[in-house]
Amino acid sequence: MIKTKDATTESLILEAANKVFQRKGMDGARMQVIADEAGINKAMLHYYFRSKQQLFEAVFKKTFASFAPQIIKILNEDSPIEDKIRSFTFNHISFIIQHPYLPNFIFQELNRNTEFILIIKEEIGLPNLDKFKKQVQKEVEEGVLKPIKGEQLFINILALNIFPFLTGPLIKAVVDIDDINYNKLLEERKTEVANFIINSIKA
Amino acid sequence: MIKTKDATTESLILEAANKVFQRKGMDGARMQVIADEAGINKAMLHYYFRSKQQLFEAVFKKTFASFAPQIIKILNEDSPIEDKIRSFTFNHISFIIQHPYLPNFIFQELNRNTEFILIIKEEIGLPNLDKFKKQVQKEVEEGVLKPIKGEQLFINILALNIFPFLTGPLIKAVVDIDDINYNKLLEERKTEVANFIINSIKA
DNA sequence: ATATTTGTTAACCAAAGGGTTAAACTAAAT
DNA sequence: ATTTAGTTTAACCCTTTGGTTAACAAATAT
Repeated sequence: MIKTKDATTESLILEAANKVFQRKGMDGARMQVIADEAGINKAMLHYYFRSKQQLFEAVFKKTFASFAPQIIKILNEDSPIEDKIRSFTFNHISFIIQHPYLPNFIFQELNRNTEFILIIKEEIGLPNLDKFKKQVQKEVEEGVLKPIKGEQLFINILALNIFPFLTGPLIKAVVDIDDINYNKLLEERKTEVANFIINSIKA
Repeated sequence: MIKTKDATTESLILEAANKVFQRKGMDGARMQVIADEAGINKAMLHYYFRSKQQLFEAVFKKTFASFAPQIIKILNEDSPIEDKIRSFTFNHISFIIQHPYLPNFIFQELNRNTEFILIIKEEIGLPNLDKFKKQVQKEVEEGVLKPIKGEQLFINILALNIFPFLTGPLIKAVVDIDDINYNKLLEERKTEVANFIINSIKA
C-alpha cells in the first residue's frame, strides 16, 4: 500500500475501521484496535463519528456503495444476455479477487441486522431487476435461451461468482489445496463461470 | 459419568446456545441470554461447559456434524454424476430449508477462526473429493459430460445450493419479494438447480 | 498579536460481560 | 438418619470496553 501523505484523520479512521470491521465484524471489532490501526487516539473515533454504531454504518455504507454499482451495471446494459453474463462475471470476480473480505463482511452484517438493508435501500439504492427479468423473458420467448426465470438466473450468477469467496477456508480444506492453487482456481472462474452459465441456458 | 442420568440441563443448554449462537455469532452471543433462553442460572453454563469458548465449540461441532454427512454422501455413492446431482441438490436444499440459519452460522465462524477448520478436520472429518473428481474425469473422457474439473463442479453445486440461504435478506430486497414468495423460489430450486447444472455439463 | 475555533491527548468512568465462589438443595448410598 | 456426590442458585469479582472529560496544541479568524 502507498501511504498518502495528506491522509486526513477521518480517512485514516475509515481505512482502519474498514480493515478491522471486515476481519472481526461489528461485534468482534474493538474501538481501541481501530485507533491503534489508524495510529491515533481512541477519543478521535468518537470525535469524528459519535459512536461505534455510527462509525460502523459509515464504513458499511461506503463499502456497500463500492460493491453495488457492479451489480447494477449488468442490469441496465443493452447487450444480449450472453454478452452481459460474460462481462459481468469476469469483472465481478476480478473485483472480488481484489477485495476478498468484502462479501463476507457484507453478508455477515446484513444477516446480523436485517433493518440495515432498508437504510441501504433508501440511502444508496439497490439494483432493480425489472429490466433484466424482461430481457430474459424475451430471449426465452425468442428461443435464444432455454426456459428460466430471471430471478433464478440472477441468483445463480451471484451464487457462482461470490460463493467461493464466502467459503474460502472450507473449500480450501475440502478440495485440499494451498492458497496458490486456490487462487488459480478462482482465476479460472473468471471465464469458467460464464461458460458454465451459458452452457446451461443457451438453447 | 453417565450421560442419560440428567441430560435435561445439558441438552437445554446446548439447544439454547445453538439458538443464540446461530443468530448472534460467537462475539454477539451473551452467556446471560443463553442462560435465560434455557431457563437456568448462568453459572450452570460454566458448570457444564467450562467457558464460553468451550460451549461454543460443543455447539459448533454438533452443528457441523449434522451438516457434513449430507455432503460426504454425494461423493461416495456409485450412481452416475447426473443422478447424484439430482438427488444431492434436492436433499441438500430440503435440508437447508429446514435449518435456514445453519449455513450462515457455519461460514461466519469458519471465517472468524480459520484454525477451527483443523479441529473439525481431525475430530469430525471432512468430505474427500478424490472419488468424485475421478468420476467426473471419467465421464468427461467417455463423452457423457462436457469438459469440466471436478473441483469447479463441486464448488458450483455447493454455491447454487447454499448461496440463497446465506444472502436471504439481500436477495429478498433486490428481487423485491416477501417471505412467502421467497420460500416459493427456494422450493423451486430443489429441482431448478439440478436442471441448471445438468443442462450445463451434459454433453 | 490575540481571540476563537478545531483537532488531539491522557486520564477517567460506568456498564457490560465472562467467570468464580460458597452456600444450599436434592437424591441416592450407607 | 447420616453421609456423600452431584446439581443449582445468588451474589460477587475483575477485566474489558464504549464512551466522556478536561486540559492542551494547532490552526484560523479578528
